[in-house]
Order: sequence, then C-alpha cells, then structure tokens
Amino acid sequence: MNTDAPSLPARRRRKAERPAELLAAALEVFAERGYSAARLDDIARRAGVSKGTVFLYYANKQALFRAVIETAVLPHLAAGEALLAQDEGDPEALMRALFAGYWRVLGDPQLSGIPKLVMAEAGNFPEVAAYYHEQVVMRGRALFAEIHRRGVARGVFREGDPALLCQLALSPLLFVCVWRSSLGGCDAGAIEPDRFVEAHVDMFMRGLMPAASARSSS
Amino acid sequence: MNTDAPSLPARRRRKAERPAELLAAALEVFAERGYSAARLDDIARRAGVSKGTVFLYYANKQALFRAVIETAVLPHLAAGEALLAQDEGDPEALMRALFAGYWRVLGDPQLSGIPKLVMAEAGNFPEVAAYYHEQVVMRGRALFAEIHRRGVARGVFREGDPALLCQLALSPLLFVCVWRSSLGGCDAGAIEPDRFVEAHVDMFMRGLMPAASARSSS
Amino acid sequence: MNTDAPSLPARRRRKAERPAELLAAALEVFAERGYSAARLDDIARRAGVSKGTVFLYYANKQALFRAVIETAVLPHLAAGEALLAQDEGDPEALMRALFAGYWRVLGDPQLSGIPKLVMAEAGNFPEVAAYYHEQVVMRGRALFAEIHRRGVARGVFREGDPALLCQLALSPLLFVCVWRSSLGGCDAGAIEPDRFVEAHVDMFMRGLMPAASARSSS
Amino acid sequence: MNTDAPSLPARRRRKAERPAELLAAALEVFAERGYSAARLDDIARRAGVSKGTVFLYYANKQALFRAVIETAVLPHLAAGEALLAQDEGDPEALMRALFAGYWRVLGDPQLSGIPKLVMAEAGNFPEVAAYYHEQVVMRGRALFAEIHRRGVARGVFREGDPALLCQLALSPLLFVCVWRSSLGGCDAGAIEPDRFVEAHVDMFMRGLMPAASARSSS
DNA sequence: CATGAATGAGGTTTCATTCAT
DNA sequence: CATGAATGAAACCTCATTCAT
Repeated sequence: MNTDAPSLPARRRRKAERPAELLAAALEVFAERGYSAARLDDIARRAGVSKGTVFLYYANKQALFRAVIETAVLPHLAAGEALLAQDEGDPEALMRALFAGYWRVLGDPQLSGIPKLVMAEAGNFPEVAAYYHEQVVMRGRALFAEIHRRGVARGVFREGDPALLCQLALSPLLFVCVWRSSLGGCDAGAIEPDRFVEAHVDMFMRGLMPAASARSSS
Repeated sequence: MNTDAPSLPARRRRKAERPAELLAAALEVFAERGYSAARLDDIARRAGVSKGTVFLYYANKQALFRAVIETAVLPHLAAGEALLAQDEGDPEALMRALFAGYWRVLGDPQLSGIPKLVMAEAGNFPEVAAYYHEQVVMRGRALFAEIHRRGVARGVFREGDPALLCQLALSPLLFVCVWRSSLGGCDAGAIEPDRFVEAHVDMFMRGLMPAASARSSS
Repeated sequence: MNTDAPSLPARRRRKAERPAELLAAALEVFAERGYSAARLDDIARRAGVSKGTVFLYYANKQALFRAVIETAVLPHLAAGEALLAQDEGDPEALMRALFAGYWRVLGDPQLSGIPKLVMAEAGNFPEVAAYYHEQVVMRGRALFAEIHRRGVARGVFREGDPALLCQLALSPLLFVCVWRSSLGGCDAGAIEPDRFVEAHVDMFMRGLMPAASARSSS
Repeated sequence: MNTDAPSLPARRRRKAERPAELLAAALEVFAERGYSAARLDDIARRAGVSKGTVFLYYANKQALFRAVIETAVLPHLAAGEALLAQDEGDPEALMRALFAGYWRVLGDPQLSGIPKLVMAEAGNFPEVAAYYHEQVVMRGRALFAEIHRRGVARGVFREGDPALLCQLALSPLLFVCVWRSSLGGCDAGAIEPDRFVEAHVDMFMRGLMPAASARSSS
C-alpha cells in the first residue's frame, strides 16, 4: 500500500523486500541441505532476521518451501511461452533459443537448486511434486512439442514422440544442474558446463535432422 | 554373503543375513525420504527387527548411510571392469554392452535410489560424496574412456573429450533413474524408461560415428 | 468514566474510552480462553486497536488481567453496601433484594466471566486471588451477614454461622454463572437460569425460616 | 501382557504403571495451572520421567488432557449406577447415600480438580466438554432423577423438575470443590467443607419434603 | 544377541514485549 | 498517540542413541 512515495520509511521498505530476501535465503539453504536438514534458524540468519520473523511471512516451514518452489520458476516459463507465441521464425533457430532459455535458468547456480530440491523431496511432498509437474514439467514439454511440430511440418525435424524427444533434449541440462550442486564440488574442472551443454545441443540437433540431411552436417 | 554353509543353525543364518536385510531396508527408506527425514524406526521395522538392533550392526545412522552407499554399487563396477579386461571385441558392441550394464543397475528401481541419494545428500556428506566420486564416478568414466579409445583407434568412433562424452552418454540414464523415484509418480506412463533409453542409445551411437559413416545409419 | 465534558474533540474522547474498551475486550477473551490461552493479539483486535496500543495503557498482560478483575466487580459491591446502609426495612425483603442484586451481576453473561476466571486462574495468580478474596468475597459476605443479623434480631431468620449460610446462599448462583460459560453450550435448554435461581431462592428462604414459621410456607 | 508372573522385570513393571503415574501427575499440574499454563516438563518431572517419555504414552498434550478427564471420573459413576440398580430401599436413605457418594468424589482434593478443569477449559475443548457432559453430567443426573422418581412415588419427596432439582442439589458440592482448589487457599478455615456439605444436605432434604411433613423436621 | 523403554538435545512454532516510524 | 514489524525466550514435539533386561 502506498508504494509510490519515494521517501517511504525504511521499516516499511524492509517489509516489502522481506519475502524476496527470505525466499532467496530459503532457496539457498534448502538446496544445500534438503528440506528436513535445513534449519529455519539458518534461513533466518542468512536473510538477516531472527527466527520468529520467518513466521510473520510464511505460516510454517512447509509453506516457505512451497513458496520457494512456486515463485522461482514460473516467470521463466511464462517468458518462454510469450516468446514462442510471437515468434514465427525458423524452427531450428527457435529450438536453439529454447535450449538457450532453459540453460539460462538451469545454468544459474541460484536457480539450479530448484530441480534438485523437487526431485530430492518429491517423495515427502506429493502435492508439491504434483504442482511442479503440472506447472513446470507439462508446460515445458508443451513448449518443446510446439517447436517440434512446426519443424516437422516444414520438414526440418524428423518425426517422433515429442514427450520422449523433450526428455532426451532436457535430461542432460537437468542433469548438469543437479550435478553441479551435488558432486560438482568433487568433480571441479572435469567438465565445463557450458561446453557440455553446447556439445549436447549440437549432438541433439544433428540427431533431430531427417535422415536425408544428416550428411550435410559438420 | 557367507551362505555356503548349508548346515548352520537357522538362528546363526539369520544373523548372517541381517546386515544385508538392514542395508536393503535402509536403502529403501533413505531413497524414499532422504537422509534426515528417514527414521531409524522405519528402517528397523521394514527390516523386521527392533530399533536397538540396528545399532548392533552399525555404529550410528551415518555409518548405516555410508554402508548403504558403499555396498550397493561397487560389485557392479567391478563386474564391468572384469568384462572389459577380458573382452577384446568390437568397440561398438562393447559400448552397447556398457550401456546395457549401466542400465541393469540404473534401471533397477531398487538400486536407482542410490544416485538420487548421493546427489541429494552430497551437501550434507562431503566425505561420502568424495568417496562416491572416486570409487564410482571416476571408475565408471574410465570404463567408458577405454572403450572410446579403442573405437577411435579403429576409426569407428569420432574423437572427443572422453569425460565429456561419457557425461553425455550417461546423463539421460542417470536422469531417468532420478526421475522415476521423484516425479515419476505424477508422470506415470508419459515415457517408458526402456524405450527412452533405447532411443537415447541409438541417438548417441549415431552422434558418435565419424562424419563419413553417418549416411549409412538407418 | 470522564464523560461529563461533551465538547471534547472526538480524538480525545476516543482516548478516554480506550481503557474501558480494552477491559471489555480483555474480559471477553480471558473468560473465553483463560489467561494463558488468551492472546493479546485477539484482545487488541476485538478492541479495535493494534497490539502495541495495549501496552500504552497496561504495562503487560498480567497488569491487564488484574485491571479486568479489579474494575469489573467493585462498583456493584459498593452499590450493595450503599443500599444496605440507607435501607432499614424488612430483612426478608432485603435478603431477596440481595439475591436480586447478586443475580444482576452473576446473571450477566458479560460479568459472569469474572468468577470463572478468578477460580480458574487463582493457582497462577495468588495475589489476584488474595485481592479478590479480600475485596469481593469478604465484603460480599459482610453484606449477607448484616442482613442475616437483622433478621435473627427480629426473629424472622433462624440462627446459624453466617459465613456458612452465605456460601450456601450464593454457591448455586456462582455455580450457574460458571456453568453457563463452560458446559452451558452442551446443556442448552436443560435448565433455564432464571427459573433455577428463583427455585433456589425460594428453597433457601424457606430453609432460613425459624422452625415455628415453616408450616405457613406455600 | 503376562502380568501374572510375580517376578516380572522391573522395567516391564514400570511400563504397566507408567500411564497411571502420568495421569496422576498430569491431573495435578493441569488442575493447578490450567491446560495452557501446564508445562509437559513439569508433568514429566512430577511423574519421575523425562519429557520425551510422556510422548511414548500419549500422542500429545491434548491427548494426555483427554485421558486425564476420561479416566478419572467414569469408575465412580459406574459404581453409583451399580449401587442404585441393586438397592431398592428407602428413597430418603438412598438420596443421602447419593450425596455421600458424590462427596466422596468431589470432596477428594485429588479428584476435585477434574470439574474445575472441565469448566475452565470447556471453551478451548468443545469435544472434551461434550464428552464430559454426555458421560458424566447426564449420567449423574439420571441417578438423581431415578431416586427422586421413587421418592415421589412413595410420597416422601415433593414433585419437581428433576434436572433442576439435581442442579440445585449438586451445585453447592461442585462449588465447594471448585472453591477449594481456587480461593480455598485465601479462605482457609472460614468454612469447613464437611460441615458445609452437611448443612446443605439437611437444608436440601428439608426443602424436598412434601409441604405436609415439613413441620416434623427438627 | 535382541529388545524396546527411556532419554534429552535439537528442531519448529508461538506470542508477549519492544521500538523505530 | 498509535502502529505493526521485529525479536527471542519458552513451549511442544521428534527421534537418534543408550542400556537394563
């Protein structure tokens, strides 16, 4: 309320920023430790507030967890859908843009904690898993399927089950993001993520070509 | 393990099986819930013993966790190494055999909990992560690298960074095993793992061919 | 209390009413929930102010509690004492007037919360209990004793320990006020308080007659 | 289980006694402090166990509270019902026996905490209140009503609404039990409970006589 | 060996109280 | 004066761990 006054009292301004600060701190700790092992004390401290303050913004630990999951990914998906809706260009370029978009999210060390979290905790939070599946997985697949459909129509992509192809396309990206926040520490330098993804995209795009055009690839 | 003495009294035989039963139960519960959320009560009940008995075999929860990780994968790796050491045949067939071997492990709903566990808990157990990286990841990569080396030498595989190619080869398999024990419940039927892996292997093998032989692919 | 200045600005009048509004809200919540379970948040909301405001008027929760107890009953006692001081009439009528006066207080759903509160919380607030005993119980008993004394002197009441008779006289009234705010909800309609008190007073007055005049009762 | 062996291990014997010990300790603390203010720490310490042990026997504080209420009164009611079922004697003597029975319970400093508790906490535990009303209040009233019915049939009691008469009969007893655990401390010695109850019963029985026989009373 | 009752440290959650605005 | 965001002590509750039987 009344956020158009540039001279808002500092307290009030804090209040507006608190949820984001808390979500950021919570994402960090949840991703590092997992849901159960994450202590609200740590989250609060990392957000620069006391333990009790967390409960002013989120009813309990679970609600905070859900909020972390729900707010971190949706904007990016919406952006992807918007892009696809207005761009009618070359499917191959679109597909590469889709990869780039996914990678902007999954490659961000901050956001890459989310998929890891969801996978690690799906068993304990079936509702969260269902929400994520519906709001992220299905919508992400729909994006892929639409581009693939356009490519097949123009004869630049081979046919195939879009769900399966999508999984094939994304699993290395997802894997890399999980890897980085788990064994990445031990494996430092072994593989540079950007190069890895680049290699995968090349390989995948080549595999997606119709048989006839395969010979012309590098 | 020591099952070659058929005349042992039932009680003693029971005792010899306890560790394996405990590890199996622990793997189940750890994989379902994650380390922190797993209760020793549940593990004990699932193994058919009382809570106190667990401590007769493993000093504490952490030791049990380490034992689960350490005993579940090593035999399979050793088998792979033995196979490779004696087989000098067609690299392409060997590579497909390697995929099949990996899939025998990662496709097993029982064992597929392990990678998920390691990734989810690496942050909380750096030593376990380091152990796993050294004893599983590096050795697995070495298997791949050796086959790749032979294939390049014979001109049937294109060159490339073997670590990167190995990651590329395995990430979909690892991903599928993680997926199945997380969002798989919501995603039931969307993708059949075996088909998915088969498609990936085909695609990967095609991508691995030298450019010249690509045209002969299906 | 200071309502005799009709031209005060509204704000100032508001302020003058605050303590009474707070006490009323506090009485409600304390009576409903008990001292510990009553939240200052609820009291503040019911009084239409913010939580912080409560502390402008009362140093802490305990002080508010004491104020509730102390201000709610004293005026009524004083009124009873004044009445008795000026009225020299028929002791039987006075006794019935005393019952009526008690019932005006104890029958008021608002005020009936007080005795319940005092009894429920006496263990946690010995000083409050002592204050209540001295300022309410003892003075109430003195009223009864004085009327009884006059009646005995005129030969219309039988003799007896006034403290005991007073307890006997009042316990059903007190009980009904406690009952109504506790099990009254389950017991709705079973007994109508006014009828109950009327029956008790009749029975008590009959029991208070000297033996000789008993036969003339209805 | 297997409690017929006199040489049971001490641990096992403790296990059998724990619930009763816990209920006794809990009744004490709940009655002294009220539900909210009672700390499980105190209850545990008074029962001679640690905090965690309470939760081995009762799922949570509320369950313990319910168990206290439910187990403390029922046996006495059942005893009263049994007595009434087999005794066909003088209704006046039966009524005095009923008073004596109630007083055995309500006069016991231990058990007298129960009614106080129920009344103080009814607002916070509607289900407990309903249970108590159904299992204690209604059954208690039925006992009274049956004796009253017999007395009216024989012409030794005057007619009247039994529910109202029962309330009238019991309210001083209930009040005394509440009083003793609340303001009784301040009021020490003012009134001796046994004398008070005796006086009440005499007065009540006299009030219960039909008008004709009133003159023969002492 | 095996049990399971008991423990108590540690986590989540509540709420009276403070204080900058 | 009034607010309500922030605090942190204290409560409930969980569960790994111990140990008498």
